[in-house]
Amino acid sequence: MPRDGTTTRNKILEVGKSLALRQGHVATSVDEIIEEAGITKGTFFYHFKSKQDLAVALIEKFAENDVEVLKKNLATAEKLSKDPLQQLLIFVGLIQELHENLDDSSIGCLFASYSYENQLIDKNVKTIVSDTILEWRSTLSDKIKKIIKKYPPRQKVNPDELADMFTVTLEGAYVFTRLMHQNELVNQHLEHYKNYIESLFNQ
Amino acid sequence: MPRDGTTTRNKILEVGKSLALRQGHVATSVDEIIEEAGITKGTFFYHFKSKQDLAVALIEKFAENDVEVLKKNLATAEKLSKDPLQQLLIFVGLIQELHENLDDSSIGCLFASYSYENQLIDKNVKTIVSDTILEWRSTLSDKIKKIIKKYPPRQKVNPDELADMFTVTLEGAYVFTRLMHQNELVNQHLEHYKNYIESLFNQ
DNA sequence: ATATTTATACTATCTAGTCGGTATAAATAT
DNA sequence: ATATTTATACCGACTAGATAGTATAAATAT
Repeated sequence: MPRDGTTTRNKILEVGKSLALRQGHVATSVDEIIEEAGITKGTFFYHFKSKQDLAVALIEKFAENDVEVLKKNLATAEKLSKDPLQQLLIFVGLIQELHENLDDSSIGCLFASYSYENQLIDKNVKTIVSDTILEWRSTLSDKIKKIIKKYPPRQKVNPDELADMFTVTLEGAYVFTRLMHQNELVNQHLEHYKNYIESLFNQ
Repeated sequence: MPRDGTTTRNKILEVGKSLALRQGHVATSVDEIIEEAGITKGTFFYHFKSKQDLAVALIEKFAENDVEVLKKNLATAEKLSKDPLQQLLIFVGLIQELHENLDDSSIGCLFASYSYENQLIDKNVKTIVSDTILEWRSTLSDKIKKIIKKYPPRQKVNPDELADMFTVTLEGAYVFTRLMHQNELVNQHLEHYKNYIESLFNQ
């Protein structure tokens, strides 16, 4: 048996993600990646047959983790309260906690990065991205439908739109943070999201 | 009398912006730009001493136009109503109109693009970007302060945050649209912004 | 007359990707 | 036990093409 290559592969993924978020995947050369990862060119191309191959792997990993975060924190919120409205508010609160101690160099979304630098590479990647976002939409939308049933709002409320609004707020706050380097802003605007939700459903 | 080169210069700026929004500035080669602009290499470097020089010019132009849009539409809104709350709602409505018939290839923010692909190039560009965003913040914040005076809200309202929230919503909706190719989404979420503002100030 | 543009050729550097070869360590044969 | 094979992991020099930018001389429009 040879020695284990997964640590090297993971190191490449880690460095690749970090650099992609900092300066974009296109603007990052393989030479930069291998230098920061402390490996050589041969090793890089042993693990990934092309730079694009790495890009796809990064998106796949990012998407997986993204859905995990959704599921895990929603499950936690559901344990902490039986009320669907409280569950949603707690869920957003948990996401806020995740952003508490991040330095602004690591704040950002790989999806957004790819969308602005390369128009999402290829069809395969497009599908992964939209599937992930639709997962967020449908999961949060289901919760919002339960809230609507329990707390009938005065005005009509579209659960899909309200679910998307969470993602929109996050993406917008990420961009804003990257532009202004004020990372407390993410939680600030998630707070407004919670506030809006509450205002829609309290009678 | 020499002949006028401004039309060529503008053509380069136009093509450069379009390509930067579609695929990012880093991923766009000078050869692509000159081909789409229908000029030669010599002409490009006659007008811009480097590719980065073009990038800075694009940001400058984008920033100028951005502030113009703010000022012009707020002035229009102020003519259409004397009430500060109505003025803000009308203003957002006017911005929505601007997004009515855009195909999603042209939707996006050059600031966001630069921030994700290159960490904002240099200090000069950083200043232009943050000045522009602070201009939006302070302008909208002033309006919101007047609203607060006229319609004292039950809960405390931070005018700067609420002003930023407009930008956050726009940036987030841009990213979402680029990821999902649903450009009606921009106006959808600006609608929720208006809705939130109204809910904060109606008694 | 002169700023602008074309056309073409050229350079230096960067970049993704290749390739021959080495290292490691377990498995297997003797 | 020890030599040999096998599969995986890794190295680093090399290549071919792309890229930003330069050079230059002639053409063109005002």
